[in-house]
Amino acid sequence: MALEHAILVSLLEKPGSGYELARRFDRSIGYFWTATHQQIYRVLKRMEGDGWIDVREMPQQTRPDKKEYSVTALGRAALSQWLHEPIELESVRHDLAVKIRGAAFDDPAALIREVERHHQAHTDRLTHYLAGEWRDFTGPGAPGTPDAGRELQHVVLRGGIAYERMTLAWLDDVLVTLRRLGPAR
Amino acid sequence: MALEHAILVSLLEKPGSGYELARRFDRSIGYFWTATHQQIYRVLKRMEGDGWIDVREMPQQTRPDKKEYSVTALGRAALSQWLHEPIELESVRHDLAVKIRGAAFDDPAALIREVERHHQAHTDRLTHYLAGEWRDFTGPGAPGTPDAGRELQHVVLRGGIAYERMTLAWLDDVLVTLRRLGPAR
DNA sequence: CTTGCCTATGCAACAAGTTGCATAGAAAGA
DNA sequence: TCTTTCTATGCAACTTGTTGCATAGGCAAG
Repeated sequence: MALEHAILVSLLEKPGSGYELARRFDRSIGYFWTATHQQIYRVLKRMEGDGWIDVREMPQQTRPDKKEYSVTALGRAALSQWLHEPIELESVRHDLAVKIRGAAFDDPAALIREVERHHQAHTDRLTHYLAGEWRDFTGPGAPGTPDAGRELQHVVLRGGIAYERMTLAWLDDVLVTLRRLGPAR
Repeated sequence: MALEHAILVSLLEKPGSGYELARRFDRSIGYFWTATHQQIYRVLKRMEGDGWIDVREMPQQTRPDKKEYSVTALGRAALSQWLHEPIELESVRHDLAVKIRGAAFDDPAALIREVERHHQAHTDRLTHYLAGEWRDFTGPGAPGTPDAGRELQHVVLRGGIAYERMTLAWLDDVLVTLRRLGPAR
């Protein structure tokens, strides 16, 4: 439903190829929207067919040629329309929470390692977000002129940072709980 | 992938029909996993075929008959196996964040109402979670014997509460940012 | 007394997302 | 030199998830 719109936003921020989009979906956009390169290539085809984006073939010497996409006026209008429609609350799919409740029917202590693994991964993400914030927003090399786009990117990043911090605190709570329950069953 | 496992956990906590499961996915389980009744009925069929669950036809007088499902030893083993496998970090799909970044290419101020609407919805959810916590865990009518299942349900609920509080604080941040940017473009 | 809601299950068609594979040249490391 | 990694695009098959509809009796409100 909204992958198209995430791609429109990303291409408006900076035109690029499907491959480049896929990498952005592993980084900045990927903080709040995931997509594989397969999805992206397929959706780009459809968007091109709908006239939302234009392609330019970019021959490259040392690398395979790429197709650079940019948003058309029609695509911009489609994004604008979507922005004015109300959307559903984000829906969650939190495997770890299912596992935690499921641990009551198995060995709670066996989950400790898994939770620690997630804790580490979220710590890494937080570090990565904070480094990006310093580099792009709060550090000495970054600021200059404050424009709306930058401000909005920053507030979204602050959301990611808040999410990671909240998650880490919760995982600590989970670990304390699992350890208190012990290896019993 | 994990809908089966969420259903196993829910049926282990309490056997029930597809319809009842669908309602639980609007409440307790639904805090961290969403599913429609269509998905649930389809998956229940498959799980029954795989021998993970048993059915009992329950004739009812004033209501349509229902099928009550309960987990078999095989289903329990399948859950146990899944619990011991590592899982991916949860992936996010946060439409609102896409919209916020997209607002840079439209009118940021036009998003204020939408964000306020989400703020209200998350406030309602938080209130609902807190009421459930009081009723089932922290209030005077609840405690009695502390068992592992209850403890684990509680720590998951605390996660939901922390998530809602973090989200509300972030949405406040978003609103301040949008108002500062004003109706400009 | 009729309209709409609640319980209860389900099919069919469609849209979205995942997984595995394929191609292909350049660069970098073992 | 051989293997791996990176850039770059894509098909085909499969699994999930969504939407619309259908049935059907009981109950409550207007």
